[in-house]
Amino acid sequence: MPARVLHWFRTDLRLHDAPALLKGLELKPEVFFPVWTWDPYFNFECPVGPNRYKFLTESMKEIDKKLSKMGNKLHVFRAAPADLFPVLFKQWNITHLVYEKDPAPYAIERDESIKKLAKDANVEVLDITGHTLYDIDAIVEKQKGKTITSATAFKAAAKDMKIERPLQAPKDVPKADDLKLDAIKKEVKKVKSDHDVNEEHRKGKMTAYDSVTGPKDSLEPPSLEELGLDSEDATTQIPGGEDEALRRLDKWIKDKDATATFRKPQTSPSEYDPPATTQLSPYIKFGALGVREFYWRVVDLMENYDGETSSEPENLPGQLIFREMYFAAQLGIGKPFGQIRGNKICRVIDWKLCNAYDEDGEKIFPRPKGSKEDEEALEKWKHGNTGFPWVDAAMRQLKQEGWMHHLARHCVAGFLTRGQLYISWERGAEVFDRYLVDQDPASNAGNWMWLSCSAFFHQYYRNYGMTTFPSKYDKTGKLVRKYVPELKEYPDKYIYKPWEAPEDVQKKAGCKIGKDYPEPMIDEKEANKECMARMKEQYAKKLYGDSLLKRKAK
DNA sequence: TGATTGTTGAGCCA
DNA sequence: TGGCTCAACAATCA
Repeated sequence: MPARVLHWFRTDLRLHDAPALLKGLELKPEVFFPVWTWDPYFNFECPVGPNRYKFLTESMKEIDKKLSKMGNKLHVFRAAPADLFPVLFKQWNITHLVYEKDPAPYAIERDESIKKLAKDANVEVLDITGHTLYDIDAIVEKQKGKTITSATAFKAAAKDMKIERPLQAPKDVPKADDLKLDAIKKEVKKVKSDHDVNEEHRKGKMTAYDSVTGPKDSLEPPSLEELGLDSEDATTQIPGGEDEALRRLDKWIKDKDATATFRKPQTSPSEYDPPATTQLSPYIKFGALGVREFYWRVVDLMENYDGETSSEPENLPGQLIFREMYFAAQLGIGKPFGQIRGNKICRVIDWKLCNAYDEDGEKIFPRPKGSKEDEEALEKWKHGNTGFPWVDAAMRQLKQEGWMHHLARHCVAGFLTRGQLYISWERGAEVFDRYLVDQDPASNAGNWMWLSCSAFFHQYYRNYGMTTFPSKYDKTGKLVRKYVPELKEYPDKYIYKPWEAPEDVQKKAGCKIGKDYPEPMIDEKEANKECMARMKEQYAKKLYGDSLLKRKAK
């Protein structure tokens, strides 16, 4: 029987280096259906703001355009995968479902349920590695229950595995068949949700789920307005799409010295136009850039480089290894990786504003409020009104651009958690989830555990200074002048500590501290001293997230 | 058991 | 700019 293939696009919005896509085409299908489904889980249960929606829909539209040129299209439905696929299998007489493996806990659970539904419908499933350099399943399998928590351990586990070369983009894809939309509309359950964690972004009515096929059966990606968002709020300057991803990679690779001698800790978090790092993370996250394409372009260049190259983990390939390491850790821990409760590698620390759970271990919605003081502190941090210009610049950059340099992420995460405010990393990770265009559950939660000394990293006595650290890279306060324009006219001497500027300097700069820009919300040094003492106490208890489950079972 | 290592601290000194 | 010390964690290895 000739194959009738359904290709499920998820985090693989590209045609180059697309092993799953090519696997489907290898079956020489008589019909080929590229499908995306707009999963309510990501819309109502995951924090996500307008910038990431913009980036995602731009990337989707580009794939649609490319498929259209080949006489096909990206068929965008608006339904939960488990509701949609059985109907598509039946209506389209599908023989094979093909997709790229996604190593996130939700994705694994979702894909397992789809595999069962496919089996019932006599559909063969092909899930192919392509989002990661290594097959993370195989790495974790090898560990026999021991969770990977360092790059060294990851490298050791991956020692005998090889990283495949990227594949060429297909020149052609077969056509789809009659879509039978009327039957599909009749049979697929309409999306309903009783809660929405993204209410704060919605300015209008969400109409995206009014029909499973989109307005006028168009099967187009939803506009921001259909999601109830205001496109004016999507202020990121990072455009989505595979072409842009490859253009940016080309441009970066052209600078052989920068590529071959890249050392992450030495790149300045103050640079923004262009940034000191590649800023390819959003493209890798949505698969607009194939991670193996990136890896091999860099490694080939480094191997032919005339001069001394930088080494792992600081160099570019090393950065990708950290991403893989977090995927492996996440896969080892499963669902609790994004939280403290039940997370056996994560320290229990008496943070303020920790997640709250009900008797069944489900997150309580709406979230119970903490003390007024703590809630206000979190809000100040979230919106860049802490009174520390470096923190505020970075947080405002995050909100505006959906991106922040890795070392700035270190500073603001340290400030929120073990450094100054002593607020749970879970809350910080949630804000990053909301605003980052490159948000990934493994890297984000992993890095927050790292920075808060909850896992991966433990030297809690090493702290970032909100004045000292940025000065090391840039004494002129470039990033502050860009994102905290109130302080634009301040002399370099006071740019990271404007509260120390004498009154006449403040007046001349046109910004009075306490009136036009906030006073620092805490005494940095004093708060840090208290935090360190508390960390020491908490560390001595040697409690991890799984202990919270045991205690409850008693 | 003790030494070494761990991508990315600050403060001080020369 | 480079090296030492501050106070001192966890994992690994000999």
